[in-house]
Amino acid sequence: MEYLNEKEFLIAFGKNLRKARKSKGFTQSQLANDIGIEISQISRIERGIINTSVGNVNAISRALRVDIQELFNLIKN
Amino acid sequence: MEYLNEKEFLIAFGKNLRKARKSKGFTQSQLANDIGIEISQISRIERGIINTSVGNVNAISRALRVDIQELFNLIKN
DNA sequence: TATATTATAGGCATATTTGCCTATTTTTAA
DNA sequence: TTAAAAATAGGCAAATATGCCTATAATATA
Repeated sequence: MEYLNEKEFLIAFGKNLRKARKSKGFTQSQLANDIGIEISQISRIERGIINTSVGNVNAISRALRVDIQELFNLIKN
Repeated sequence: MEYLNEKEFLIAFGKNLRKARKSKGFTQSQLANDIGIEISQISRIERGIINTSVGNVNAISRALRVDIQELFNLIKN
């Protein structure tokens, strides 16, 4: 499998996040509140619109209690 | 162990990156060239000055061939 | 269906990152 | 110890992310 370009990566990352968030029973709003960022940002991250910070990713993985690796897994869905 | 605040996290992340980069025999310049960003940014990331993007982190882990998890490992050194 | 909840869309001002640059300091190797 | 290589420091403009906001669309539930 070819490497993904940055845009493709961000979309894959967003899909992984959405899947993880739902599997943990969080709404975007709950996740945003837990880590202290805007709900609109969660929406944009999940849709691959923005390239968020490593700090936010760390906070997200802690809040959801998912492995970082799971969010970076570049599996085609 | 307590959770790290964002500043502490960025410093730990930077240390992990530096360790990984050196263990793979890369200079900051080589790494920067490989992923297409500025060497000054690598320096700032390693020193915990900036909160770089998830896209850059992905590119770094690919260039160095290290697991994402390794960069996020919050071990005290 | 209709009502509430959840998610998307986008504008705008502010904050932060990034690239480009020069200079200086630190580390490595001869 | 000296020279070369590597890393740090910081200024500045441009690009991008973020917070705050309102409105709309989509989804779930009564």
